[in-house]
Amino acid sequence: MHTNLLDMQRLEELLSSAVRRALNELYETGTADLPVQIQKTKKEFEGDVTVVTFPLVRFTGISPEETAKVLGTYLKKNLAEISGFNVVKGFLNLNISGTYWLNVIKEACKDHYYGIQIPDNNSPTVMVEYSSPNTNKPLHLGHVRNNLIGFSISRILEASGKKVLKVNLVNDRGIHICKSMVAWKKFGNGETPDKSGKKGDKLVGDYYVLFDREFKKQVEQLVESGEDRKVAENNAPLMVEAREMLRKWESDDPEVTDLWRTMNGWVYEGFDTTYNRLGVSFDRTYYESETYKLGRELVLEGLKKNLLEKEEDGSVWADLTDKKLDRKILLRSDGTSVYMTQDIGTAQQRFSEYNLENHIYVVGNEQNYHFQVLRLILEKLGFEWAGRLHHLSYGMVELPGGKMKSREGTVVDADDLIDEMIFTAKTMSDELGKLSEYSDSEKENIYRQIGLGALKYFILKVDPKKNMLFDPQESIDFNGNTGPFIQYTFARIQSVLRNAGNVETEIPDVTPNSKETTLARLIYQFPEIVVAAGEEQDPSVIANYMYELAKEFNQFYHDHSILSAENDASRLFRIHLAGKVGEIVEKGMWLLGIEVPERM
RNA sequence: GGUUCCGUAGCUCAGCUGGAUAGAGCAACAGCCUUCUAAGCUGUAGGUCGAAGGUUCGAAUCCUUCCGGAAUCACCA
Repeated sequence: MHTNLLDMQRLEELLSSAVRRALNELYETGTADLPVQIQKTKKEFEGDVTVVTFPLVRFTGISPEETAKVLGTYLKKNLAEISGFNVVKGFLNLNISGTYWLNVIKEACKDHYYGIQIPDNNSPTVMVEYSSPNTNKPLHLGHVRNNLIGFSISRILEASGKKVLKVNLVNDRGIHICKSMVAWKKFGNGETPDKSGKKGDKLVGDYYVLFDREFKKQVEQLVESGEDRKVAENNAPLMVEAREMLRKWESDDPEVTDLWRTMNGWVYEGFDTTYNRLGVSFDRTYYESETYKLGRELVLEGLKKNLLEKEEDGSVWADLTDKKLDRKILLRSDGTSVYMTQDIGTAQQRFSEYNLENHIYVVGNEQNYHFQVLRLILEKLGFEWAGRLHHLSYGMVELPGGKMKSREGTVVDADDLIDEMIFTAKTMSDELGKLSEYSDSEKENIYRQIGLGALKYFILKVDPKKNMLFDPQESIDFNGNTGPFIQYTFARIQSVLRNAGNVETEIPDVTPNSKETTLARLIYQFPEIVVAAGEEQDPSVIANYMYELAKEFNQFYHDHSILSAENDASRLFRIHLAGKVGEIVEKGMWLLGIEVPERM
């Protein structure tokens, strides 16, 4: 059986209802609207849980300190779980009995799925769209953040008891793809990934860059010969060719479609490699070439119902001025769709195909406006599920010099980044020399786990909605609040467990000491942390918790010997406690998409 | 200019649904390995929480204004 949430919230609820009862008994306050505030006791004070009495004084009519004392006395007398209390100003700090914490550990140890709710057939379904690359460039650091957040939040939602569909919407069509195609045709001499040994996405990306360079040359030439810059950019021969290519693609020209398919194929192979290395995956991949016509019909229907407006030139608009926003075009004057139109269509397609409780788009914050408008238009069109769309907006990854700029060559390539992280892990591991008895392939695997652990944790520990800074020079730490630190904690625990061998499964009755109690408190919190991370759609909640847990464990490990504990009962208890912490570390890291090594 | 988001230690970040003396890590300095993995542990130093008002018994947290930064406001995606 899974430990259910009602059990886990028992402590808070138990206390708050006891406080209500106490006040009602002593001061006849009634129990309905009492503002009972219960929180974790701050580290620097003694106690486990704190009742804040300031809001209660208007019911008791006595000072906060007196109120705290009265309540403390009552609670200690009437609740077995309370073993003592102290009062600082208006704060009533309660000590929870050792028995209670012992039971928390016992219960947690019994439950293999502790903190994790397994979805079943009746669980609601959530769709998470993430990654969503263009096929004209390789993945870079920005995509890495997107992929890690998308993948992690999917796992967190699964652990919150949702069925999760991870989907990718690949932008495989449009003028940018045609640019790569034009450049390859003109300058490529039939280069392929096989012939040049280049990764497919890199190869195509290089031609995209080449297009841009040659295009600029042409523009400069035209400007020098007296052409207006705007006109030159429009009329440069390469641009004309790219547009022509797009026209041909849209009319299913066989030669163009063929080249398009080939080059996209190269890119997908490259993407798959990167996705595999990052450890992310999808349940379903959508392609814009197959969805870009969706939405048009819905817009026309909306027009028929007078929900949308048609201009004299034939373009169709949604008027959102009543929502304090602008008007948004949905069909161009030539009748073709824009990006928004397609998103209307794909959303409708998905909601008609699946019964979705929620649809999460993991997309950068530069598209905040787009998703705000998307939802409003869907509401306007009368789709009852419009409110179930959610934009998980994340901030930019900036470099010390500001934004990544391809023109200045400051784009941090995803593959290079992964390579560097693994290399650093290898250098560090070899220096420490703890893996000498391992085979080369085992070592490689551990370097990979650590390097990726460092990268993923570094990115996921930051609140998604905030912009973050990545300094390639200073690279990423392996000490302190880092992925390897947490992985190391796990490896240490596994080492202890190996040395312990087989032990009795029954946990003996001991009174936890202060460090053990702190760990019990953290273990107690884990299930609510998972739920909170899911509700807030924020993996950093998990990351911060993991760090706290690992840090606490390391202190415990430093202060107390597990295998040479004072007596057999304590030894056995600590082995189980350490084992459970290890399991939670493993599970928490799994939620972040980070592997944990047995040794490091 | 409109809208949205962000300003916390030298640097990177927590804390933000109001509560105690604002916390970590890195960098600096000083300690701890004959003992379960020192990728660890302990200590020192470092702050007008961008500024000013307001609400409150209580504000880094909520409201207003201002300053500074970012994103966005295409018949692009």
